[in-house]
Amino acid sequence: MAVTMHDVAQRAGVSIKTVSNVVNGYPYIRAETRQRVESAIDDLGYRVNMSARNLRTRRTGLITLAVPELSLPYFAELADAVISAADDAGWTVLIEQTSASRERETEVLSGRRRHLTDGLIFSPLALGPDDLGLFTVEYPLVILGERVFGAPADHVTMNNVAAAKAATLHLASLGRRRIALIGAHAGEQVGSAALRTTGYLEGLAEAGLPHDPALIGEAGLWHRSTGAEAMSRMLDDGVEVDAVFALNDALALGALHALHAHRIDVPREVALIGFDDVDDAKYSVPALSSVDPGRDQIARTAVDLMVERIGAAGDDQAPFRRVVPDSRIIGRESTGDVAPGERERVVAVQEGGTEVVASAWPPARDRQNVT
Amino acid sequence: MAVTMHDVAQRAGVSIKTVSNVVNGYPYIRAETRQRVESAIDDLGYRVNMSARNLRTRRTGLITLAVPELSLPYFAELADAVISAADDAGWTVLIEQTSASRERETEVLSGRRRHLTDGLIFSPLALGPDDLGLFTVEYPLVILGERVFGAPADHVTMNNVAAAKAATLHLASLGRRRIALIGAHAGEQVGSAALRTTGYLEGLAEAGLPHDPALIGEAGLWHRSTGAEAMSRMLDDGVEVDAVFALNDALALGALHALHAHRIDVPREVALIGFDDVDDAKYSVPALSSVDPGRDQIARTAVDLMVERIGAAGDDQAPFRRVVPDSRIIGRESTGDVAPGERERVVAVQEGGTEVVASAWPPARDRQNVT
DNA sequence: CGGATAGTGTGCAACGTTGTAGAGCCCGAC
DNA sequence: GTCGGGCTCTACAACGTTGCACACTATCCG
Repeated sequence: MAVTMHDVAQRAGVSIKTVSNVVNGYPYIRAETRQRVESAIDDLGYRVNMSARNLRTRRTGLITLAVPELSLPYFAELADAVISAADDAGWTVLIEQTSASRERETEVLSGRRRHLTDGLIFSPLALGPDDLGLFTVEYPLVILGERVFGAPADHVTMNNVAAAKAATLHLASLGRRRIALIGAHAGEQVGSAALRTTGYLEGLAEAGLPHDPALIGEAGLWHRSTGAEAMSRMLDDGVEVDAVFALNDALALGALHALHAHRIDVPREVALIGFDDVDDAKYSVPALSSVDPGRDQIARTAVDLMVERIGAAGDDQAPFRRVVPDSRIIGRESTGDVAPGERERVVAVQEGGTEVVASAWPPARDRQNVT
Repeated sequence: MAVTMHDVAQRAGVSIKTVSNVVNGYPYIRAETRQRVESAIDDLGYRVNMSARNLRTRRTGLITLAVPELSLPYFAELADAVISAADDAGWTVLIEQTSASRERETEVLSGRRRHLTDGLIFSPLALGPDDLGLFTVEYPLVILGERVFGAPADHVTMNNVAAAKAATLHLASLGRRRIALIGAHAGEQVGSAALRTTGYLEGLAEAGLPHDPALIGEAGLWHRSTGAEAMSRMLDDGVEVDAVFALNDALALGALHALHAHRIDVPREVALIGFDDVDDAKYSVPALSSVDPGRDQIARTAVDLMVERIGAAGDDQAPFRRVVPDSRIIGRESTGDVAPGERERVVAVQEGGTEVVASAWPPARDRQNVT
């Protein structure tokens, strides 16, 4: 049925192997031969059979990106960025949705589909440090996020504590004294919630503000709805608030909704800042200030690390790296940072960096518990 | 290196083919043999090599979903739904981003990657009816959207005209008389913009309202920014408006932003409705009314059609079908449809259906030009 | 002028799986 | 007792490609 190299070879009057050589850019081929083969390919509409090539080369040219859900804008934008970065490097991305369930996250690491691709870029949301063992795999793995530190794998993460602290200090610098936090996970000692909460507390301390537990709003899932509920709860309880730091933008947009419902003016009465800097942030009413954790850089770095790892398959124990992109506090209307006509303003920058991790260690900083 | 069937066979003391049979659920195997093979598989941690299987069976178990961009929430949610539906049916989805460029859309139809997957679910945004020839392909193809009618392929589309008309009539039923439209594509006779504009005009006509060209706001790309710009332009021009129908939710959210910037109250002064019913709509301020075009049903149907086509490969010319899911007008705060405490209300339903397309025809209705 | 080297092309044997065909065996029916 | 058929398992030959080794020519160097 389909056209194979054999057909092309026949038509061009060369061997199959020569066709293969042409297709793969082998240099030692006479221009005229190459020409003949290429014409034959065009005439016949030949395409290489990827399955056969993959079988022979033990490579698929695919990498898996495992995220909780594409309908969460942060992950949709991350996926977009990863796909584009992979594309530029000549790779194809296969997306796996885990719904943040332990079962599906475990399956991603070792399940049936694992073998379809050459490597895995994984943003876990259910698995945590107790599951470190699961992350010891013998294929190229790049971990995203802040739930798992110290696995024997490359890791791209965020400047969580520093950025959250900067966001909190920024609210304080606006003269706000009652800074609420939305999205806390009580008792959790790991993950974005814990790290950003740490940064929040450090920020309060540095600004000389007291820590009032009434200002901590829980929200298990970081959706708009839960953000709205947490904010409403706090307002209904009569907690006095003049600023809100939401641990991600979805929560922030939900909180904004609740503030509006309570007829509270943002930013005059309450200043609001989110985290992630998703596209939505720019267009909410008012436009949302946020922390840009360096998403594009995260995506590009993850792909680079992955491609490098795949290329070095065999040189077993190249040292693992942890990369943290620069993050920035983006001021918009919801913190009153922008002058009329201005879209946004970079209020602060937290520098990242690359760290070589000799083996499985916790990083100095991000492992701090929330106390 | 990797464990193969051969290793498993050896350990279990059976032939390779028996291992294959066990793995593939062939029924005529003694329980004890099966048991032995399964233990061997577990002991050795064997996984089938997909490349080899794919080569042999001429199937990859993958389908491509080609969309413009994942960072557009509508497509992110569509991708989520398609991936989930495919998952349930045992298939894996590979996402291709076209950036709505002609070049990339053409490449999706016939490019290098084409051969990685068994079929293509394609939502074109750049190619149109003039490119019908490109859509004549000999692999399973399901087309999404409203730019290409009459291609020899299954097609899942929306109730565009009917739904847009219903949305317009709904605004009219609220007593609005100056209903603006945001997102028009001047001169275009095909695609969502044209169809929804047709519905808008039909709605105006049925409500007995005059058609005022000043109320038509152009927006080439349907992003929040362009929606905001189109709305601002109209307001700055002093056009009198008491309702807005935005051709998608991104435009609507942008328009909402502009209305707010002009200190216009929604819905009291201007009622607003969007199209797509993306997740955002529920959480904007005020919550956005929208047209739900039946996204989940679209995704499920697309996957069903695809799987069926792939299964029937060979029976060449099974008739092509066009499927239109039911759509619904969802009333929320931005049209003042919800009572206090109520989240949303289904205001109207437009019934869809399935149509068998014997060959390449235009549908009776959706091909109407915008006049 | 001999031997090394660069350039150009080919044949063979995998890669790991499954489709096809069929070999035994046991059982019940005639 | 033999024949048909269901059950259980196996051998063999692909699927379409690329790695490896090698053959042959032309050129270059000393």
